[in-house]
Amino acid sequence: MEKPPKPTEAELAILGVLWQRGPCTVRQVYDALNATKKTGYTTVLKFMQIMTEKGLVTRDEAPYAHVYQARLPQEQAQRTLVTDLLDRAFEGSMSGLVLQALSARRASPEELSEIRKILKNYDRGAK
Amino acid sequence: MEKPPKPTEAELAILGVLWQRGPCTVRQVYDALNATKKTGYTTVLKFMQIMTEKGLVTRDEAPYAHVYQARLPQEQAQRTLVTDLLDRAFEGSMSGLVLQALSARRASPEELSEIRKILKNYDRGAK
DNA sequence: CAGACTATACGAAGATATTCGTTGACTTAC
DNA sequence: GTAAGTCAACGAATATCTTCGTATAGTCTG
Repeated sequence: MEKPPKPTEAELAILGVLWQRGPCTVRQVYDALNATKKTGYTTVLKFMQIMTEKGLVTRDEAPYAHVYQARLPQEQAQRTLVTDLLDRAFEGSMSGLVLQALSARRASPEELSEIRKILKNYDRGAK
Repeated sequence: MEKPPKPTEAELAILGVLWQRGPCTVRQVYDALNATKKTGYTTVLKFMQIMTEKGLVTRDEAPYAHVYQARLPQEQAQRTLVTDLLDRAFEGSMSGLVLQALSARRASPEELSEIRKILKNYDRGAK
């Protein structure tokens, strides 16, 4: 059970639907994606087949409509992606990442207090 | 002067060198990259030519060794990349991004206090 | 059961990203 | 000035990502 590769852009969009809605058929994912971006049904199907091969999703081969599920929880995939970006663009600087994120997009007071809470709890359980 | 596109992985590695060291010739970038990852000289050259076309770098066509420079400051490119990830993988949740970044990689006390300082100053000049 | 519908599989085309060999021009050291 | 080295330009091969048409088989409605 090795770690699946970093999802591509299109694959991540599909994973997003699976995380949001739980296990889905191709059609359900197709419908969800088409709410925002027009794509063909077989395009979505093809990706989900590829993602099965790559180990990004698992497939329940239910009769007449396979049901797919993200193999990793969203948080774990997010951690992979964010550390990847951290290394590729921020030379590993966590504060640089936070600074530019907050500079690029205004955070709501709720977000900010959420982040403060994360910081407050950060050392519990560590060390 | 339109905004250059999102750099690819290989392009970002080259930009990293240019941000770190300032204007460079192809050979200087080539040497810097080969410290960590083996690539051919012409591969690097080709990328830098492509990046010139895309507007990611500018080129001073000095005689017998063009000098390249990143067109955008590092911070601006970082902002583009981080908001891109925010939208593609975190549904725009800033706190989610920070949480997973901090969960994935232990931050030093210095980084943490730096982040606290960013938060403290965050609303100055805004509103 | 026949026609309409929905599903998977397959393959291929197009787009983009990555890598590098070769060529010809220029520079420098003898 | 000639040999050895360095450079940019170009084109091509390869890999990866994205998109979709077509074929085929199963399901459902009347």
